[in-house]
Amino acid sequence: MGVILDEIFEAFDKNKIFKNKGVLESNYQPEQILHRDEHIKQIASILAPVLRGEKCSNLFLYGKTGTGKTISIQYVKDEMLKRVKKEADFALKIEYLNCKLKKVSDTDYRILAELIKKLGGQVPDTGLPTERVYNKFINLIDSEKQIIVLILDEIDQVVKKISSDFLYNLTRLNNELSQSKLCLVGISNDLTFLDEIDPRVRSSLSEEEIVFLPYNAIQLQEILRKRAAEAFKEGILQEGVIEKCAAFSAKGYGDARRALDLLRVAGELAERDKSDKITFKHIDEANKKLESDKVLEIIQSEPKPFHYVLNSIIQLTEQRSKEGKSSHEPIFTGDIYNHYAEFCSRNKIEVLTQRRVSDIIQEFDMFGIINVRVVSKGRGGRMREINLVLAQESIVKVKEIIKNSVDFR
DNA sequence: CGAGATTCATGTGAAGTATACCTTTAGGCTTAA
DNA sequence: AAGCCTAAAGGTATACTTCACATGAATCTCGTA
Repeated sequence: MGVILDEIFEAFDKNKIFKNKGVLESNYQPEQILHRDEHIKQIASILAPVLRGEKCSNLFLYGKTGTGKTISIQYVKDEMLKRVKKEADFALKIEYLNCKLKKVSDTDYRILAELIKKLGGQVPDTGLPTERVYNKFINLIDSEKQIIVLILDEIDQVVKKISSDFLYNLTRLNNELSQSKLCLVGISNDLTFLDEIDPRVRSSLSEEEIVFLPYNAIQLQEILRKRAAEAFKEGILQEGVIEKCAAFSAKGYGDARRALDLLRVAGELAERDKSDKITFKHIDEANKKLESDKVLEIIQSEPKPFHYVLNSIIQLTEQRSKEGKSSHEPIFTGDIYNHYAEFCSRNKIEVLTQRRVSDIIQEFDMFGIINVRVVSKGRGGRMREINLVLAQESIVKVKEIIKNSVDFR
C-alpha cells in the first residue's frame, strides 16, 4: 500500500530532479557498499569474537576523508547488533563517537561526558573534577556484565587538542574493569598520526590496523552512479556530469563524501533553477557553494573577538587591493593588530592583547580562511604574512555575519 | 670584504588571572507521622 | 524525624593576560686581506 501511495505522491510532485534526496546525504547508510568488501570482511573478522562475549583486539582504521572508513565500520556495527539479539547472556554495546564534533572536540572531559550520555548516564557540561567523570564512566561500564566496543572517529583530533594520556587511560581501562570488557576502534584521517603518539598507546591501540586507500576515479564514478540512480529521476543527468563530479574530488584525493555532496548540491541548484537537467554549470556552482558554506559555518560559530579580527583582515585586504594592483602589498600581523585595536577602541570594545590576536590569527589559518606564512624581514623584524583565501561571494556573506555581531556606533 | 654580532617585530611557551559553571554540604524550613 | 530547598564552599574549564625567551635574516661592526 505504502509503495502505491509513494508512486502517487511522486507523480504529483512538481519536483523534477529528486526521487530520494536522502540517498545523497552524508548520513545515509547504503545497504551495499561498493569497493570496500575486503575492508569490511577484515573488520568483521577482527571484531567477531565480541559476538561470543570475548574481548577482541583493538582496531585502528586510517585513510583520508571520504575513503569509506566510517561507512564500513557503521555497516559492520549494524550487522553485528542485528546478530547479537538471539543469544543474550551478556550485553553488547557498540558506540560510535565522532570526536571532531564541535561539542566534543575540545577536552577529554567532554568526550567522556558524551560517551556517558550515549551509554545512558548524565553529566553536566562543566564543573566536575575530570577524575570523577572517569570514575563515573568506569562505574557505568562495569555496572553490569557487558562488552563494549567504542568507535572513536577522527581520533587524531583528540590527541591534537588534548594529549595521548587520554587514549592511554582508555587502553588501560580494561585492567580496572571486573565484569565488563572494552574494545577500542580508532579511526583517523591523519596518516602520520600513529607515528606521533606515545609508543605505549600505539602498541595497544593498533593491535590491528587497516588502511583505507582513496577511491580512484573509476570507483568513484561507480559509487556516484549507483547513488544517483536511487536519488535522481531518470535521465536528468547531463552526459558526463558523473565523470565531472568524480574528477573534481579525485583531484582532492578521491573523497567520496565530497563527491556525493557535490552531486546533491548540484541537484538542489538545478531544482532552484527550475532546470530539468543537471548540467556542468550546476556542478561548478555547487563546488563553489560547498567551499563557502563550510567556511561560513565555521565563522558563524566563532565568538565575537574572532569576528573583529577577521573584520580587520578583510578591510585591510580590500584596502590593499584598491590602492593599486601593481604593488599588491601583503598584510602583516602588526597591520592587523593596529587596525583591530583602533577599530575596537573606536567602537568601545575591549581590546585583546597581541598575544591573543596572534593565536586567533593562527586559528583562522587552521580553518583555511587565511593563508599564513612566517617571514623574517631581517632587521625589519619577524612576522606573519597573511592572505585572505575567500572567494568574493563568501566575503560578502562573511561581512554580513560580522556586521551582525558588531554593535556599530 | 666577509664572518660574526646586533637588531627588529613578532612568534611562542609557560604560568597566572578572571569568570562561568558545577557538585557537595550544611543549615533552615516544611511536612507527615 | 525525614525530606526538600537554598546559599556557601570548593572545584574545573575556558578565554585571556603577563612575562620571558626564541627566531631569523637584513644590517652593522670590525678585523683582515
